[in-house]
Formats: sequence, C-alpha cells, structure tokens
Amino acid sequence: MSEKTTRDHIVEAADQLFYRHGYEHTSFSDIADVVQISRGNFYYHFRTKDEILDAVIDARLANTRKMLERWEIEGKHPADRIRSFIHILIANRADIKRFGCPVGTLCTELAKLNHASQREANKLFALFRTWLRRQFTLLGHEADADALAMHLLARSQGVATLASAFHDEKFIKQEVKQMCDWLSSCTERAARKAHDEHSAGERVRR
Amino acid sequence: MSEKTTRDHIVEAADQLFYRHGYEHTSFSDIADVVQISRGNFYYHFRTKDEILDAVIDARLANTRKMLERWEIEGKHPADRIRSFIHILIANRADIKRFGCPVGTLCTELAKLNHASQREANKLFALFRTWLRRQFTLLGHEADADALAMHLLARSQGVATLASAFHDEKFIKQEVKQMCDWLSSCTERAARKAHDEHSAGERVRR
DNA sequence: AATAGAGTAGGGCGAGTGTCCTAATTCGTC
DNA sequence: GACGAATTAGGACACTCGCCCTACTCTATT
Repeated sequence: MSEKTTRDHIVEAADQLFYRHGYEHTSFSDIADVVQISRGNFYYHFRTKDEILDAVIDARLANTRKMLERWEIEGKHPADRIRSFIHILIANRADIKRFGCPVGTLCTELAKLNHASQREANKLFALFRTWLRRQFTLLGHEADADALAMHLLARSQGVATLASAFHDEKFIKQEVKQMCDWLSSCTERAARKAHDEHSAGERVRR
Repeated sequence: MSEKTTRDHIVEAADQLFYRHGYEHTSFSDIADVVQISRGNFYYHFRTKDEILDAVIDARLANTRKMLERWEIEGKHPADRIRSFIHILIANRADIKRFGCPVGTLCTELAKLNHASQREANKLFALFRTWLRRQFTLLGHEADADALAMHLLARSQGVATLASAFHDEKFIKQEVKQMCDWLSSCTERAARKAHDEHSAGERVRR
C-alpha cells in the first residue's frame, strides 16, 4: 500500500475542517495545526485556498463514487441499494447532529459566497441524484424516477438540517423509518404496475 | 406611522446581507455601504457584530410571530393555516432558489461557527415547530402532532436546499403539491378517526 | 564526498477585519 | 441665538487573513 503523502494529509484535514467549521471559517493556520506542518509550506502543495477546496471536492466525489459502486455490488435488489442511501443518516448521525450534511452545508455556503467552485460542489448532489434515479428506474419507475430521486434527496437534507438544529438523533431514526416505509410502498406500487402490464400483454397475445 | 430609525435600517440591511452572503462573509463595510452610513458610526448603535446578529434574530422572531398570528386569523381551518406555511416556499421561491431558506442556512452557519447565538437562532425553528404542532393537534393528531410538525419542517428545509443547489423552481412547485396532498391525507385520516371514535362513543352510550 | 531536486520552515507583505476613539455636525429646547 | 444632547464622520488600532519569497534540510544518485 502506498503511504499517504503530505498533500493527502492536507486534503484530509481540510475536508474535516471545512465540514465542521465551514470553508470560510477555516484558515491555513487551522489546517497547518492539524497536519503539523509549517504555514508557509502550503504554497508548495497548493497555490491558493481555492485549490485546496477543489482538491477536497474531487476527493469527496471520488469517495462517493466508490461508495455508490460498492452499494451497487452489495445490494442485489435496487430497493436494498436505496435503503443503503437512506441509512447514511443513521451511520453518520453523530456528525450530522453536530454539523449537518457535508454535501448540503458545503453547497449552501459556496452559494452564499458566490464561489467559483459551487458548480463542482453541486456535482456531489448530482452524483447521488443520477444514482438514485437509476435505482428507481430499475424498480420500474421510468417516468418519475428523477422526481423520486429528488424527493428522497430533499427529505434526507431536511432531516439532516433539523437534526442539527434540534440536536435530535431520535428524529433521524423516526424519519429514516418513514422513508423506508415510503420506499416499500414505492416498490409495491411498481410491482403491481408491472404485474398489470404483464397480464395486459398476455391478454393481447391471446 | 413612526419613521424608521437608523438602527432599524442597519438591522434591515444586515438581515438581507446575512441571508444573501452569510453572517461571517458580511462585513461592517458591507452593511455601511447599503445603509449609506460611516463605518465608524456603527459603534454608536451596536457595540459588536454579534449584537447586530442578535438584533436581526430578534427582528426575524418578531416578524415570524406576526406572520403566524396573521395566518391564525386568516385561515379558519387548521389545514388552511398549514397550507399557508407550505406556500412560503412558493411565495419566496425566487430568493430560495438563490440563497436557500433564511432560517435553515443561518442556523447551519452558526452551528459551524459554534456561535453563542445559535440557540437564539434555533428559536426560529422552534417557533414554527410549536405553531405547526398546535395546528396538527387541532386537526385531531394529538399523539403525533409534534412528529408531523417536524416532518413538514424537514421536508420544507430539504426542498429549499435542493432548489438552491439545482436552481430549480419547478422542483419547489412539485414538492409543494406533494406536501399539500400529504396534508389532505392527514386531515382525512384524522377525520375518519374522529368519526370512528364518535360512533364508538355512541355505541357505549347505548 | 558532491550534487541536484524535492520538500520544509519561518517570516514578511498588503489588504481587510472588528473595534474603538474623538472631533464635527445636527437637532430640539430654552 | 445659545446650549446640551443625540447622532454622525473619519480615521486609528491591533489583529488575522491569504499569499508569497527565500533560506534551509533531507534524500537519492553518481
């Protein structure tokens, strides 16, 4: 296994700090303190703070892609994969309670700063969106797959925001359960529809 | 009508700037430029930036209270009042598309800054929560009124976040329709339940 | 042992920040 | 018109920020 470079350490520390304290509120000194590196040495690895941000976003995109691919392999049924997505809220509930959703809060902050990288950051959302859309399509929701994907994304975002504001983990669990129930009703509806269409096809063939 | 004081102008301008660019990213100079006042003159009205923030939060709390009271008068049926809440998303969709929800984004930012006023800011959420809870209680959902209030709050938050990330007003309208449908199913369920209990009571009485 | 190049340390720069002070101005009251 | 209080203007302050430069250390190769 290749050892982690200083650059990797910087990106990793910046990632955490951007999440916990926000991009603007994180200074070079803050990152330097974590990485145990001289402030001046930054310039060798990154010319500007924006470059660090871009590197962080790239890393997050790569990690997210890996995670989605893993779910694609692990979950045989599309509904199981979507449930994996929903359960991020449970897995990361401690962090979410304190700092909200890493994706949502970053995009929101960059929008307010009118930052050049906000388009890049929004790709994180787009990644989840297209992945979820594909899963819903596989479930038989061709027509409204995108709407369902956006719906689920929005609910996750809302849960993260409120859980953070009210410091409430129980609320996360409640809502996750509701989302799973909602997903089940989606799959049932799709299954019924597929069955109807199938029998309709049978009828035609006769 | 009493004329607006300089102080009011400052709070008003700060409110807008905090919403559009975030609290930290808004400087005294920014506010001074809008209000057309000397930077140094601030100290006469507010000793610190935090004091401005507190004044802004107080103003928002007061305005929100007024709005909720207005809805309480205008909407005869609790469901109508809740619909008024849902339709904030429509009324403010242009701003939401650009800057997200004023409440959610402020609370999120203050949480990351670990700011002393985050508790005050969260009262904005609490205000909506208790108001919505009361409406759901009036609808006959005594037991799960709070859960329903939180659920609706979360969905609104999520819609605002995603609408902002994807710059999508159509999504807002879609989700608002869904929330209204969901609300209708809530009221029907409550009405059925009330009816059942009523007839059960009748039976006992006989 | 000598050299080149990658990586690091420390500090300096100008700009911008929140905060604070003081002199000037405006305004209502006698 | 004079006086005192309320309000304002302009700038000084100490500090932090992102950014940049340069001298130094380490390591691998010859």
